[in-house]
Amino acid sequence: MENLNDKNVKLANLIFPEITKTVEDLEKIYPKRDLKEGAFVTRFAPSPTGFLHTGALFTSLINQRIAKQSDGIFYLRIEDTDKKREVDGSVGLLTSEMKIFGIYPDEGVISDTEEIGNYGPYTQSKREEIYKICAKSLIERGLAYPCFCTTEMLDVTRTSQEKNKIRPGYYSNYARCRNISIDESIAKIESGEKYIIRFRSRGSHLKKVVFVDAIRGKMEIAENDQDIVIIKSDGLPTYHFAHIVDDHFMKTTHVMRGEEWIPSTPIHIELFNSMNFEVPTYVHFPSVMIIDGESKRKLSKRKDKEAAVSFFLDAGYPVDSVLEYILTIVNSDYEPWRAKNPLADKLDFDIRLEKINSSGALFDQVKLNDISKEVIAKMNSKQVLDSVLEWSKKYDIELYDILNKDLEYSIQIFAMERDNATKIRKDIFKWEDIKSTFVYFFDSLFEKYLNKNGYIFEKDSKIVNDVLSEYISIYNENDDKDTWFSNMKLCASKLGFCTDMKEYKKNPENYIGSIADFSGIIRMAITGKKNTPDIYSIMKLLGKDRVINRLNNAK
RNA sequence: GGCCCAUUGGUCAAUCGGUUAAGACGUGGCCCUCUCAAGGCCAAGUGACGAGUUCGAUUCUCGUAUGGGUCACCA
Repeated sequence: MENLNDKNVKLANLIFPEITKTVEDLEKIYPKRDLKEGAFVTRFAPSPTGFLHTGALFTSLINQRIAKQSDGIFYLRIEDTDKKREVDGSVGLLTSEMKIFGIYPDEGVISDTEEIGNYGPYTQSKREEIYKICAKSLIERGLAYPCFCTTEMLDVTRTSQEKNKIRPGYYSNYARCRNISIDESIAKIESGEKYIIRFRSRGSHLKKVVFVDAIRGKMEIAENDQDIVIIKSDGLPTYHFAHIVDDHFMKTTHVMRGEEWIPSTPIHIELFNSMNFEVPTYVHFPSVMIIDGESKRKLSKRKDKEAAVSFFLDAGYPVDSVLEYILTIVNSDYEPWRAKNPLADKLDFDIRLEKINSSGALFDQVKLNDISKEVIAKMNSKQVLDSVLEWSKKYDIELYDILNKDLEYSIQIFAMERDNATKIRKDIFKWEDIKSTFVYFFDSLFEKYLNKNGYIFEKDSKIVNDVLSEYISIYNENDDKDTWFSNMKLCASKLGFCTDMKEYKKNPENYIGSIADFSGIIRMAITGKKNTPDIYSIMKLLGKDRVINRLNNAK
């Protein structure tokens, strides 16, 4: 079948008269990369249809890390061959969101207007000539042909195949245009008939292709026998064709992509072989799943808010939290490593492909929260303040203004039970919770909060009033913590509260309440909340006037 | 439906034929304690099912079931 006869050449020239370069020319333009032995060349190749998907973050992170770990190259290619689906501005969005997560390509598209590197262009719509050179070579060798079938004709074929329970598609006898003589094709083209270019498959569905997936090991899948479209009517290639020519000429060593590509890998392998290109190593990642009622399914761009990485950014998860979470899913020995090296840079951890689990992991936001608590617990007050400031500037300007008004004060809020603390508080895992957690530190917010929620205790009850009045009379803002607490006990005991928790638990009926109840009233009066950090520290920060004020207001 | 991939507790998972089947999150309990968070200790909870290979199977093979993916001039 592979015969470079005059007729094929004539057909090829008729279809691509403007193409004069050859595959050999391309090989010279894109020479072998000068990299050390064993270096990986990887890529992330999204189509510009919107934001950065959480699964894509997963994919791009691994691609980047694997390349970096081997002193290789990681590049970003934009697969924009479907002009109908393209969304304006997505290249800019994609690259900027990747940047936020620290994923910088060494090569390729780096913003909506810039590309770097010697193996470009890295945007498929700019590579039309390259694909045509390759398609032309295929036609010359009888391995591709023009197809004149209309969409309607294809639809009819497919429906009848489905109806008769025959494997659908354009292959063997159903590949109507595959056996049209070259003379006839030429005549049709010359008469102006519309056509696209199809690959002439030589595979058999009865035979299997074998390839080794770096995660899954040996894979055996039926060979491709479909005469798939390689050049569409708009002159651009389909994914399959673009993939093999780009990854060949960009010298990709490892094609790492989602597992949804497994079924089409035989097509790719046949295509590589037909072009006499070396087949790269394939690595298929499991999909990130989400629970949907009873069952799990692939995280969906349309249905799931978690599918967009911006969801986590909006909520104020630190970038590191998301990254660390992904790393724990990618290699399950990341967590033990992290436990052993709490301060190490996460980039010091080497990802290993063969340790990636081949079944899809559920996206577990509770786990993310836990990891995020740890990440935030490692920050000092300055880092927290800076992060919150940065986040709120974009997402909560009211919070931003309040924090900014008195930075000295703001930093002390975050220093509480954090800087120099033996036990670091771990109740925050995303910045959007800051405001409601620390509402009582800001008079304007606190007032609004009280108006909405009121006090938790009964405002006019005798016991509350007694506690408050009694406490005001002994409160001294200069007390150290021990004095403060012993005074509190004194006061509580005078009113009939038990100051010993163990004793109280034994004989609760002997008291009107415990020291915990007593301090609880103070706490609620000052903060409007039942649960807060250490009330002594809060009072210290708030200062005498505000403390007295709040105690009085609560009466 | 055909084909492909997968299957260890609620979730993420370790084990490269022999273990009381790790660990983390979550859950429950206890301790600590001015509340909460944290921390410490403890507990409950797993090899989908059925065959085969083997002295021995979570591990290897084959079926079944279940879940997911894929079948375009979309990627």
